[in-house]
Formats: sequence, C-alpha cells, structure tokens
Amino acid sequence: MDGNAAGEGDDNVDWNTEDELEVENYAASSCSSLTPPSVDAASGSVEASSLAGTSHSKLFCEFVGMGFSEKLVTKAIDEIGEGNPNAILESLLTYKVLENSPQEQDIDESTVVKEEVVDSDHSSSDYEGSFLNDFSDEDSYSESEEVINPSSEENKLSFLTDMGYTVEEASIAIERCGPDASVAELADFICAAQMSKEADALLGPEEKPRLFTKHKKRKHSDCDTWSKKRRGEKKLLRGDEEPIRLPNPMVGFGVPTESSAIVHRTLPEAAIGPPYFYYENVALAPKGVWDTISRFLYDVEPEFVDSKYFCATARKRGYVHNLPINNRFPLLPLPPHTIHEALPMTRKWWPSWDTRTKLNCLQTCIGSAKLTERIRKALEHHDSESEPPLRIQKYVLDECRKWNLVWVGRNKLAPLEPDEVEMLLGFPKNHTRGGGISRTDRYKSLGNSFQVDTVAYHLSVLKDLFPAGLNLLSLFSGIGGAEVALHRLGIPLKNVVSVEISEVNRNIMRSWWEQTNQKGSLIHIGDVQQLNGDRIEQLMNSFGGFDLIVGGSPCNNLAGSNRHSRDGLEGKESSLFYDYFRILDLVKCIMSKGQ
DNA sequence: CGCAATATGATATCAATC
DNA sequence: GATTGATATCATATTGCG
Repeated sequence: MDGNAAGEGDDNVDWNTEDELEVENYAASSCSSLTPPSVDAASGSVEASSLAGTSHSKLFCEFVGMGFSEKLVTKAIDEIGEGNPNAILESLLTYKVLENSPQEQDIDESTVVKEEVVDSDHSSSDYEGSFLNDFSDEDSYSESEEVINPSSEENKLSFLTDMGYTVEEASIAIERCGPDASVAELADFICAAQMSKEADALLGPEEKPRLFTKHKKRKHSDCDTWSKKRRGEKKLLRGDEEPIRLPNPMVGFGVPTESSAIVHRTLPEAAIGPPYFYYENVALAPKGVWDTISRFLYDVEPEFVDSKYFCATARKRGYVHNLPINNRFPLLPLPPHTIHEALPMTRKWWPSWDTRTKLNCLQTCIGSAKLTERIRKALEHHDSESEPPLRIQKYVLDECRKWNLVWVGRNKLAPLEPDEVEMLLGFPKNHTRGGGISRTDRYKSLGNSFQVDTVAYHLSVLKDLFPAGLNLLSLFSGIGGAEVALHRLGIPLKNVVSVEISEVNRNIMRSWWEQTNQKGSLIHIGDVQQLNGDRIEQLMNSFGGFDLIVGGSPCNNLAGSNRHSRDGLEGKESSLFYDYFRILDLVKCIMSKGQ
C-alpha cells in the first residue's frame, strides 16, 4: 500500500514494518474526497490523544478504502492515534484475534500487541490465497501452530471455531468478507447468516443483509421496495438507512403508569435463551447505532423507555433483551414521580413560572457555582415582588433544564447533591458514599448508571422463573444497578460474575454486596477484554451456566453531551459493545451445546 | 498528584413554518 | 417537502488549588 495515496505527501512515514503486512488491491472507493493522510512528521512521538479526536480523517478514509470496516478503523485510530499508521494497520489486522490470550501483563511498546506476534515471513498476500484454496480439506488445518499470527486465516478460523462456529461457517465468512476482514466482522457475518436463515424463505440469498461497509455499490430503490414488500415495516438492507425510530411517547413495551402496553412479541429464533440477556445504552445515539446494535443482538427490536415514567427524572434509554414482557410489575414502594415529591424542600422556593415537574437526564457532571451565581444576579436585577421578564425566565429555565438545577432559596438555584441523585436513580442512600470515593467520582459513577426502578420493571418477570435465584453475568457493572434491581425485586443472587474496569465502582459494589448480606459469591473481573472463552467456560462449569447476562456498554462516544469524541459505536469506549456481543454469543454457544 | 471547578458544541428529534 | 427553531443529552480537556 505504500505508494498510492501516501505518495502525495507523507513519504516521511515508514509504512513498511518488519511485519510486512501488505494489503493489496487498495481501492479508495468509499472515500469521496481522497487526500493524503495528514500524518505528523514526528510520527511516533505524537501523543495519541491529541489527534484521536478528529472523527473522519483522511487516514480513516484510507483504511476504509482498503476494505477495513469503519468501526474497526475508528477503533484502531482512537487507540493508537494518527501518528503511527503502521501500528494502526497492525492493530486492524490483529484486533480481536489476540483476545484469545488470557493475560495481558506486559504491554510493550507496540501498543496493540499483547501477545507474542511472530509472523512475518508469510506476508499475507500470497499466503492467504493459497490457504483459502486449499482449505476444502479440513484436515489440513493443524493445531500445532502455537504461534499466534493474527493476520493469518488460521487464527481467525480457530478463533471463530472457539467461539462455537463451525469450520464451514468460518471459512465461508472468510471467503465472503475477504482476507482482511477482522474477526469481529467475520463473527458478525456468521451471526447475520444464522439470523437470516428464517428470512431465506422470504428473501433470496443475494438479498441478505449486508452488514459490512464494504458494499461496493448501493442497491437502491429496486431492492428497497422489493424488500419492503416482503418484509413490510422492516427493511434489512444497510446503506440506505432506515433507522430505528424512537417511539413517542417513549414507553417501550409498556410502563406501569400507562395503559397501552404490548403484552406479546415474537422474538427471532436466534435470540431465544438461555441465557436471558439485557443490554442497555443511550436512546439518542448517532444515526445507525441502534440498527447495528440490534443486528448484532440477534435482530431483537430495542425497547426504548424514558425513566420519567418510573421516577422523577428522565432517562431515555434503549434496552435490547429477550425477556418475557407480560406480567411485569414495578418495584415497591413506588418512587416519587415529581420533583416536588422527590425534593420537598425545593417546593418553597419554586417559582410558578418554572413549570418543570420532572428532572432531565442525570449526567456525570454538575452545574458550576459560577453559573448559579450568574443566574442569581440575573434574577436579582428586577423587582423582587414581580415575576422576572420573560427573557430572564427563558434564560434561567434553559440553564435549569441543561444542568438540572433545583430551587434551594430565593433566586437561588443549585445542582443536585450526590445522595439526591442516588435516591432519584433508585439506589440506597449512601450507596456511593465513603470508602475513599470523591464527590466527583460519585457524580460520575451515578451518571453512568441504570435507573433501578426502570430496569427492575423489566427484570421483574424473572422472579417467577428463578424462585431459587439466578446466576448473573454482569458486564460493565458500574455501581451494580442490575444487582440492586434484582435484589430489590427479591430475586436471590447465587453467583455473580461482575466485570467492571473502575476500581472505585468495584469497591462500591463489593461494599453493597457485603452490607446486604448476600449469600452468593461475587467474582470481580477488571477488563472485559480479558474475559475469553476459556475463562467463561471455566466459570460456567463451576456453577452451571449463566441465567442472565446484563450489560450497559460505555455510552461516552454516543452521548450527545460529549463534545470531544462522539465517534459513535466505533469510539474507543463505546466499541466495547462488541465485547458484550462476543461474550454473550460465547455463553449462548456454550449453553446451547448442552453442557 | 488528586480533586474540584470551569468552559467547551455537536447531533438528533420534533414541531412549527415556509 | 425543505427550512428553521426549540429542546435534550450515562462527557472531556484544561486549569487552578491544596
């Protein structure tokens, strides 16, 4: 790939590594404006974070043009920074494969490579061609290769078979997706193929959903109308986005206070458990994100719910799950449903022109003292007996809505206290307090958490199904919203495997676990990427599988309040969604094998 | 160094309007 | 149907302080 676009301006970048990972047939078709990548001259020394923020750089386009998926390219660039294209390429080729490795103690200078990567003699181009051709003979695949060569098909293949796919499926996927497809893409492909088996009866094989970004051309109206005729409301094709629409009102399949509840739905065959799964993220994600999430999670339609139907604060979230939806019941006692009920002290100072009855979404940051001072001064500028001018009212209300301010005195507004946030989200008082946790961390942990009443309503159907308790795999546990919800529902927790990167959050959760005298055992794991098939299988063998897998993967690259790196599902943290899918699919496969 | 305070838009949807 | 305005949003980078 050295030579083409790179020749225009960045010859200073050494694209040839020792690894000699050549990518041929570079075609920058998907890039409208192809310009040379703007690589800093001091390539290696550039701090990753300084450049990683730019969303769709030229470098990005270049890699996409090579045939890598957008999500992987973004992830790689985010992890490495644009200053080191070699490392990005390496990362693209190694991504996901290396997760086979259970340990990651020494992270050496080549950021991506956690495991010894010896490869290199066979540059991929010659090798893969022959490999694919020879592949019809299964026996030719030898397990003797101990050295992981992430760019080789063998490892992709073995990784996929480790995930539980058949050799046939894996090899077809490699063939269809191309030699440079990552394991994530391959798994995606196989998954989609499995999911669309039923659809085959209706759709011709050539009209299956094309999940990757390598679409050569867009099949436009013909396909569109064709599949619409067949499928009615839902279109499978990507490219001409038919985004999932958010419901209005955002009540999902039903909430306790509204009568219009859907009590029946038909899950896709591939989605049916065991185990039950429950995935959560922000509803207002960038376009296409929920389509992707839904596609990965076995085509289950997301349930979008605003927590304002459960408590005094809004929280618009999407939930993808395969739980039953009839006979749900809410947590008791019902939490306060209005600001006045939740925060009675504010009523005394609440002006009549502030018509809010619900708070907006509780976030990870709070309004500053400077802001509330500015507002106070603005309000004091007029006659105190009368209402402020409409212009002032609007300014104040805008800021109140933006920062969730409440009235605590005459002309005096304030952000919520941490314990008020705890209460509003359904956590026990002081859940996040003490033990060396700073105030800032409390806001952050709480802002990233579930609204317990909302989640508990969805999980309540499990109470009858698991009267003796359940085994829970909790990914991205945070401060344990799912655990608290199940506990408050009276569903015993037998074994809980909790994966949470933040030590602060792990401490909060362990503290809660001890204070609530849990009978089961709590196993903490730090990093989802460490949770590989072997570890999962070992855990499952020790107590016989998981009944429920809960996870809300990071939203920070999806959330609107992120000014810096709203990169979508391919962002550095939010792409961990794919680990949720990976682990869920692993568990599914292990459990479907029937012990 | 940890912590707190502060400033910093962009994206998406919906409703009204042209 | 296109445009415009209103509204909402599980955040990050930087700076200053103790």
